[in-house]
Amino acid sequence: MSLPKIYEPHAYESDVYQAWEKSEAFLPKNRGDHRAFSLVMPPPNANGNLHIGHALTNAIQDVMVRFERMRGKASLYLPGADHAGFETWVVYEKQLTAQGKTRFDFSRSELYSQVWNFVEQNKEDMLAQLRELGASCDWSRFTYTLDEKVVATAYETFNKMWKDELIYRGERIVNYCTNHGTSFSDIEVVYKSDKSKLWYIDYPLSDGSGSIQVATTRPETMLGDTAVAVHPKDERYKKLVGKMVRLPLCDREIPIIEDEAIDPEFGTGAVKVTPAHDPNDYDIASRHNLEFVRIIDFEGKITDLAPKRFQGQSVEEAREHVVTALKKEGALAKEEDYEHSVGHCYKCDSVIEPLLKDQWFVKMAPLAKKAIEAIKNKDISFFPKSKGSQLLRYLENIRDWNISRQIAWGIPIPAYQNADDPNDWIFNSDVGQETLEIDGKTYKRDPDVFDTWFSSGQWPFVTLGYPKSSDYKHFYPLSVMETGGEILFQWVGRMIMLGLYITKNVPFKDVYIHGYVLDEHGAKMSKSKGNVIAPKEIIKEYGSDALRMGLIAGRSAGLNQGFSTAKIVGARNFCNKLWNAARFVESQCPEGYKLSKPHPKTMVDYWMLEQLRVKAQTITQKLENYQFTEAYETIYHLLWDDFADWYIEVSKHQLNKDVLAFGLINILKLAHPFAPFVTESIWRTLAWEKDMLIINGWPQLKYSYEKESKDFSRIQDVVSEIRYLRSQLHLTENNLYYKDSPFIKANADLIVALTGLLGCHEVSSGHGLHLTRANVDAWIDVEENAMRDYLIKLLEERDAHMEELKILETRLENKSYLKSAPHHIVEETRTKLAEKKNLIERFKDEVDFIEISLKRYL
RNA sequence: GGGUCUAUAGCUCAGUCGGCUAGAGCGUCUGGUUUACACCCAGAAGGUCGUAGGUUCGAGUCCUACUGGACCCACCA
Repeated sequence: MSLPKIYEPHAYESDVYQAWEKSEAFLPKNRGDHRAFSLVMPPPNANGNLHIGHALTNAIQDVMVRFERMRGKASLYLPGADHAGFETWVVYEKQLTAQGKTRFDFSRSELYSQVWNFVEQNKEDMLAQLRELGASCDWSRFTYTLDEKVVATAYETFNKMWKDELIYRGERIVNYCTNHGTSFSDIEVVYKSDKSKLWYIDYPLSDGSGSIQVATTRPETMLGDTAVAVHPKDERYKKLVGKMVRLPLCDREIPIIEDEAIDPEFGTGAVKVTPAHDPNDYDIASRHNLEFVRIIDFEGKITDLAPKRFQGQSVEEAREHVVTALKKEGALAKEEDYEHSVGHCYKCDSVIEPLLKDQWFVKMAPLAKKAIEAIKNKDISFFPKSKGSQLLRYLENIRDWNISRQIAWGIPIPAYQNADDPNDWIFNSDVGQETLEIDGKTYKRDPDVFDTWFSSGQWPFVTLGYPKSSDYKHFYPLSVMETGGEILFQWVGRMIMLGLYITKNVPFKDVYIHGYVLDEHGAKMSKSKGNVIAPKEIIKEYGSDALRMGLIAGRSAGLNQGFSTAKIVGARNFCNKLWNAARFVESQCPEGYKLSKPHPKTMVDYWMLEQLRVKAQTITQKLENYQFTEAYETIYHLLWDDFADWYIEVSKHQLNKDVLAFGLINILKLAHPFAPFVTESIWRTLAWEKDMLIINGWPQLKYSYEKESKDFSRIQDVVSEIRYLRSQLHLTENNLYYKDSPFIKANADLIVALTGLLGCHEVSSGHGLHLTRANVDAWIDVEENAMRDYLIKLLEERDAHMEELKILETRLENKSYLKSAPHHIVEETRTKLAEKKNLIERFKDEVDFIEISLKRYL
C-alpha cells in the first residue's frame, strides 16, 4: 500500500506546491468556461511576518479562485506586496534608534535606498509564507507597490487630478504627530478618553466694563487666540458682540464675534478661538477672516509668536505655566475635572496636535458622488450587505483627503515649487532631482511622499496594467475584492472612487469582507498582549490545510470571531479522514486499476451517487454565494457521514469498485478548494488521471437517482433503530426476526453486518421487541426485563408523538390556516399528519404487545 | 452624539423568501480492537432561540421598546 497510515502534511506540502507552480497551474487559462474570474490579493506588508489574519484572508481568496479555476474559468489570482509606507517606516526608524542613529543623519535619498534594501531582505520571507499557505496565485504577475508601473500610474492620476482641479494645495489644520514628524489622515487618528480639566478664564473687556468668561481644555492655546465667539442668539452676550477683549498674558486685543457653531449650553457659552490649533476654530476663523497665529511648532514646542516666557516650552509645560500665570493674574476663575476624548497617534500613542500645514489635498465630493451612485445602483454588491451601507454613509459625509506624508519611505510627490514664488507649483514626474531649472526659474521638489492609500487605491487597475494590456481587457473589473473590514473606508472606498475616476468603471463587482481573527477568548490579538498566534506555528503542528479549514469553519462574513484550536484539530482530523478513506479505496482498487464510468448495481450505489449529486450542487451554490462555512460543512459530512460511515462500511460487504472510486475522486474535487494539499497528495499517489487535481474539472453530476436512493434510506432507518435498541438496552447477542418482508429478506446480510446482530431469520410467527420507528415488521429477541425497561421509554416517546399529532390536527382544523397558507405547505402538513398517525399506530401496537407479553409471564 | 453588528445547547457558531419535531463541531455521558482511520466506530443527553410587547393562520426569522456585548464614524471648546 503506497499511502501511509497517518497523513503527515509536511511530507507532501512543499512538493505539491512546487508541482503546481511548475505545471503553470496558477496561470489564468480558459479550461472550458469562457468567462473570466479575477481576484487581486490585498498586498501584505513586504516587511513583516504573516499574521493569522493573512492566513484567513488568503484562505478565503484561495478557496474562491481554486473553485473557479476547477470550473474551467480563466482564473487570475494576482499576488503582491506592500511597501506599507508609514508602517515600514516606523519599524525601520526603530532599528535606526537601536543603532544610535536618527533619520537626520541621512539624506532623503540615502534613507530611501536603505529602507528599500531593508524591505528586500524581508520580502522573500513573506512570499515563502504565502506559498506555505497554499495561495495559488500567479507569481508571474506579482506586483510590488513601488513597481515602476505603480509609481507611473500614481503620477498620471495625480497629474490628471491636478488638471481636473481635484488637487489643491492648502494650509489646513492637519493631524500632526510631533513624535513621528508627520501628519495623518483623519482615519489614522485614534480618539481616546482622557481625564483632564476644564479651565474657566476671564477675558477682560478692553473698555473696562467687565469681562467675558471662556471655558477650555487647552489653556495654552490662548496664546494664539484671535477672537472670542458666542452664539448669535445667546441673549447673555448680545451686547458684547463687536467689543474687544484684552487677551491675558499677551499684549493683544481680540474681538468678540458671533458664530452659529457655538453651543450656548456648553461651558459659559463663550469660546476662545485659536484658528491655528483647532479644526473648528479654523472653520470659524475662515468665516470671519481672523488672523492665524501659530504658537505651536511641528516639534510640539511654543513658538516665538507667543510671549517670551513660554517660548520653547513643550505643550504640556506651557499648559502648566499658563495656568499658573493666569492664577497669578487672577484671570483663572475656576477649574473642573473633565473627561473628554483626545486624538492619539495610532502608532506611538502621542497626543495628536492639530497644526496648520501646507499639504496636497484631493477634493473628495465629486469622486464620492460617482461611488455613491455605483453602490446605490448595485454595480457593486457587498457581502455582508451591511458593509455597503456603512460605506455609503462614509462617502456621503466624506471630507477632503490630505495625501501628503512627511516621511522618506514612499512614492515622492511629483511637484516642484518655485523657490522665489511659493504659490507657483509645477507638476514633474521626474522626481530624481531635488531641484529643476525651468525658464531661468529654480524649482524645488516637494520633500513629501504620497499617503499609501493614494497609490494602493488604484491597485485593481494598476496591477492589471491599465490602460492597454490584455490583462486589463480580460480581467477588469475584478470579479471580487476580498479584504478586512478595518480598511473598508481607507481602501475599498478609495479603490471604488479612484477606479471610477480613472477607468470609468467599477474596480470590482463584489466585495467580500471578513472580520478579525480574535484570540481564543475573543480579545483582539496584539503583540503587546502577547496573544498573537503565528500561522507558521499552526502549519508546523497541524498542516496548512488544517489551518485554512479551521479558520474558515464556523466563520461568517464581516464578523469578528475567535481563533479556535478545536476547529483546527477538527480540520486536521478531516484531512486524516480523507487520507484514510483514500487508503481504503486504494486497497480495493489496487495498482493497475483504471477509472471507468460508475454503474450502480445495489441500492447503496444509487444512494451514494445521489448524495454526491445533491451535495455537489449544494457546495457549488454555497461557494457561489460566498458561504464558505456552509460549503465546508457540506463537504465535511459528505465525506465523513455519507462516504466513510455508510458507503465504505457497506462496501466491505458488497463492493462496486467503480462507484467507490468515483465517490472518492469527486469528494477529492469538492474538497480541493478547502484542503488543496491533502487532496492533491492523494490524487498524485493514486495517479489515476494525468492532469493534476488543481486543474481538474469541478463535479457536474447530472443523473438523479432520487427514487432509487430511497431504498437505502430505509435500510439506514432499520439499521439506526437496531443500533439504538442495542445501545439503549445493552443488548449483546441477539437476532432479528421478520415475517412477510421481502425487503428485509433481500438485505438481511447487510443489516446483520451493519448492526452486529447474530443473525436475521424469516419466521411465520414469534415475539420480541418490534421495531417501531422503521416501518417494517421485524423484531429482536429480548429478555423480559429489558422489555420492561424499554416500555417506559416507549410510552414517553409515544406521548411526545401524540402531542405533535395534536398540533398538526389543530393546525389543519384552523380555517384561516387552510385559507391563507400556501397549498404545498398545507399538503405537507397533511402528509405529516398521516405519517404521524401511522407511527403512533406502530407505537400503540408495540406498547400493547409488550404489556400483554409481560402480563402473560407474570 | 450618530451609526452598524450581535444575543440560539456547557463552549464556538449555522439557521438566506416567515412554513420543522431549531442544526453542526467541540465538550459531556454510555458502549465498542468491526480487514481505511483511537486524528476511530456506535449510541445518548442537552434549547420557553436575551427581555417585554406587536404584526401574522403561523415568528429563532419581520416591527417597536428595553437590557447586555462588540465595533465604526464624528467629536465637545
